[in-house]
Amino acid sequence: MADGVRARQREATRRALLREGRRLFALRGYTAVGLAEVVDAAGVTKGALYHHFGGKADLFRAVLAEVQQEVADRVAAAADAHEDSWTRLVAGCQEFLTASTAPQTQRIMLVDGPAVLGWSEWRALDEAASARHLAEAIAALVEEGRMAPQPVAPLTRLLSGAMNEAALWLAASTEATDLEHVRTALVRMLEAFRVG
Amino acid sequence: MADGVRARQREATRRALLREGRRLFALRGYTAVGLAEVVDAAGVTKGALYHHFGGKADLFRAVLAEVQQEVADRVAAAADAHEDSWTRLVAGCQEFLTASTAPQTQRIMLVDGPAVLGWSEWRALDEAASARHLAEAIAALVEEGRMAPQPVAPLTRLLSGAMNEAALWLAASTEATDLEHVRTALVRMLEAFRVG
DNA sequence: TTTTTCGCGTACCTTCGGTATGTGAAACGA
DNA sequence: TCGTTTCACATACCGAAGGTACGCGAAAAA
Repeated sequence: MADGVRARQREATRRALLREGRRLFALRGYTAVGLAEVVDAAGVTKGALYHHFGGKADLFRAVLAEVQQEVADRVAAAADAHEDSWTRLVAGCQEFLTASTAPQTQRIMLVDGPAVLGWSEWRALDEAASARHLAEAIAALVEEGRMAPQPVAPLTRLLSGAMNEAALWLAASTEATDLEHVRTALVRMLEAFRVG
Repeated sequence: MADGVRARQREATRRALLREGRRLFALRGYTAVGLAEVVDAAGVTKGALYHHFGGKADLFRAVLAEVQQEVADRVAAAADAHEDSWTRLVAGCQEFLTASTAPQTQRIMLVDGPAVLGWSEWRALDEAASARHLAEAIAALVEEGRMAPQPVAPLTRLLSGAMNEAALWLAASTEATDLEHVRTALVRMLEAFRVG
């Protein structure tokens, strides 16, 4: 998929920018990181960056999409390890919790994402990546009659927000037991909507 | 509390900066608003701004504190209208939901806040203002034996995050029934922790 | 009335995102 | 093989925005 010296070099540059951008954005936040830093770390110049991306915000958008995809993949994998719809939901939620607690993904996904791109665009990306899985899992349970019939969107948002904030809190927490407490409370929340 | 021409003028300037800063930050977001705009709207110059505040971020901090205080006051008032601890919790949550759905407060409190000040400082301010009420309400219920004994902090974070995200979603939503659906789902979540 | 304080305006500096343009090597056609 | 075109990227430059140093004039203090 990368034949020719040119195409290969192009991809290498693009990936270097994405990698260093991601590393720096995660480490120090979007506004604190200058483009000069990113291109230096990637071993190129601003010309290369603007050749590959529309600007600083666009580079961030690409980084965010990458991070969200990784989290979504982990969540999907965790859910797919189970057959039962309810177990899939719980497993997916717990995996999301741990995946988005990692400091390399957290600031990009949960803090800078909405501020840089605006909440609505952030939400669209979030929906396309991980929140969609959550909505599908809930819809499946409602379909099966194992969850009370109700609009899926409001519940999805409540749970998504709860997990996002909990992940932020867990990352800043020092108590090792906090994760277990959050998991317990989260499962109890989910149980509230279980029927049958 | 403002005797002397000087002290009165000082307060007037400070309030003008806060007012215009808040208006513009809420309208177009922190990064999109320049200091020149704020000081022009307030009828002063940058010299005045830097005399009263440490910089752009510090002005934002003051604005955020003001917004959070207003929301906290509304929540506290809604809760205090009731005697029963459980009703107080539910009323406070619902008031928080509507108060933080208002576009004038939302972007500052929920989107730019964490990004500009960093999540931990944002969380400290949030805790001092409204999340504290939530934690106290939950603690009271646990004390009374009407809620399952459990660590208060994890549950507080889950609920706080759920409401924040729901408020963001509601503000962008067009369906009038969405608010009712969120309220229903939220109450059901709360009920999950009720005992007795 | 003299002196001091201080709230704030003015001018300037630096940094940073963004753009316009140049360049050299790879791809391509004859 | 050789001229031509393409294109990935570098260089140089620009405007705007946050921040700072300094001065002024009126109110407060002595």
